[in-house]
Amino acid sequence: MARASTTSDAFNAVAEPRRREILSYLAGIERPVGEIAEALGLEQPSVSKHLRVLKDVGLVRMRCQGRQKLYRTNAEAIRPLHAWAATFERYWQHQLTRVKARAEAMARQGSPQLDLSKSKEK
Amino acid sequence: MARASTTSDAFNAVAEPRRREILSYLAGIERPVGEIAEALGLEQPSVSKHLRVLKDVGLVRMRCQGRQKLYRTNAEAIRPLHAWAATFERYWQHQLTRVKARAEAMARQGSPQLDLSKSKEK
DNA sequence: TTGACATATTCCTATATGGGAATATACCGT
DNA sequence: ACGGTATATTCCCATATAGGAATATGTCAA
Repeated sequence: MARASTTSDAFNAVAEPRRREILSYLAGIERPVGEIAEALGLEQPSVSKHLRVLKDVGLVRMRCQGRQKLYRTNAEAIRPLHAWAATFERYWQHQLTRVKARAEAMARQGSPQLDLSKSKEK
Repeated sequence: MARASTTSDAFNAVAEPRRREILSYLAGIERPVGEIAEALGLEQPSVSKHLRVLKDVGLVRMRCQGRQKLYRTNAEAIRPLHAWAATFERYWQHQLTRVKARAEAMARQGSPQLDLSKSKEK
């Protein structure tokens, strides 16, 4: 089997650097294809193709205005990605957090004195 | 040109669902290949290959212990992904937050217009 | 209608993939 | 050294890509 399609989900769509650039560029604003191409220094057909992929997975929304089509990033579709990555947050947070985590771990299986196991998230 | 290599960066490595499963499984714990394979219902060679990719981009760390090799997720390597996704946070946060953000932006520059594009980072 | 502009699609190709099967490599205890 | 266990690598292949070039589709204006 080959690699999954770029249109199979947001993870695959976003793996391409140009597509990430496009998403960043279109965050909060609405732009026609030509302007995207110019702004990012890409060929128009290339941009159209990337936008197709992004649209297929819902990462961008499109609206027609006369002869041009306006695209904008649909941030909601990026949330799953963020959520997945956030899952690992507690494993990278710096010293303070990590020390606390360790203390918890020790408390759990070590000295029953310190019971921080109920400490809260966030 | 073809698609970028899966080992070119975390984004590409993480595009593969199995690899995400492996990363989740190895978050905070250290496990030998065989156990990963069994736990996730994958073939051993397949797991080895995925681990190779993950190791190449620094998403997992490996340690030898006798005849087995113990892998664990290196959460730090997931941070860039999280950071990139977080960039769009302000565009998906719900009404209240969004309104608040706008209010802040307005207050900062005293502009009567609602111009999100100019608001600053936190 | 015709022409000009804006975008999308098609065709081509080198390159990489992930899975399965088979095999190689490394390390252990005896 | 040997057999057995734990991982890694190789080979094969159907599939998908991204970019470039060329072309098709669509829309406006006169």
